Amino acid sequence: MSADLTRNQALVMKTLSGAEAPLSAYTILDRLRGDGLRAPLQVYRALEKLTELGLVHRLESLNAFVACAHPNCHEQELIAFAICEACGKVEEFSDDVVKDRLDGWTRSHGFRPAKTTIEIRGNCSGCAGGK
Amino acid sequence: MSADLTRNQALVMKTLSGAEAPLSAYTILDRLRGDGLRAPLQVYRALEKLTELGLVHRLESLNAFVACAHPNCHEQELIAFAICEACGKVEEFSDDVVKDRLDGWTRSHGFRPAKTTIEIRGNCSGCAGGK
DNA sequence: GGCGCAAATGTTATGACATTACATATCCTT
DNA sequence: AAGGATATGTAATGTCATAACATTTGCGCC
Repeated sequence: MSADLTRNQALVMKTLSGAEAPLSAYTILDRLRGDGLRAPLQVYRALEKLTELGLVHRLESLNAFVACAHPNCHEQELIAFAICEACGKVEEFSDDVVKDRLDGWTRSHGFRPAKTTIEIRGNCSGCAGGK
Repeated sequence: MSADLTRNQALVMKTLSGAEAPLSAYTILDRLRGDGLRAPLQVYRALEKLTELGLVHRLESLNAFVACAHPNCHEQELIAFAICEACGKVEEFSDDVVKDRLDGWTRSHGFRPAKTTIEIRGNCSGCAGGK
């Protein structure tokens, strides 16, 4: 595995890995002030690299970041996220049929996709549970 | 149709309808200063209402807004967006198979979905064209 | 008409998220 | 040791969004 992360990247990665829910860049920064980080950019730069490596995902609808749930097979092409608005937990999954359908649309429209976002906001089984 | 928009809502709607690409709330505000708008909140409140009415969509990955492309059938359940990063144009489509697959996942995981976002960033046929 | 509620508006201030610009340091290769 | 690529540090600024509070407008109802 890519253990050759730089100091800042490793700090950010560790923070995200230990979190129960997605964190904003500024929250990460606050948690790392004790380790010497002071400016947003230090966090954003680490996040950018980690995202490139597939170790971290950005949740667009939240403006926040999560550690990838499948750090091994981290080259999944299309990932969907189910985000609980109550407890904050995020589940990550992929679906080949969905991928095929979206690919079909883009191909037939001459659209060249670069990045696809699928995010389902709602309540997880634990939080929706009751009713 | 709901022509009973308030003044601010109508102004924002008109601005978005006439735009070629998604606009940020602040861009809308700038275009409406001549009409008396001064504060972000005036725009955000109108956008909130228009979004509720299904006349406007928010693009999460852009932090921007577009007029719905299908203002008549504006109760589509799941809409996907293809966003060109070169020219900014957005195409809107829906796919029942994708919807069924995502519904299947949420049902089988006891997840109660509230809002689903599907956004494909890339280049449209016109802009990717060449190669 | 005028009372009262709900919705919309106006305004200021502030909070939250992200990047530009520039200086410095570190590592790896030759 | 030289030189380039990458990573860092720091300050300032830009961009997106909401809180809090006061005021106005539309409208049903006695």
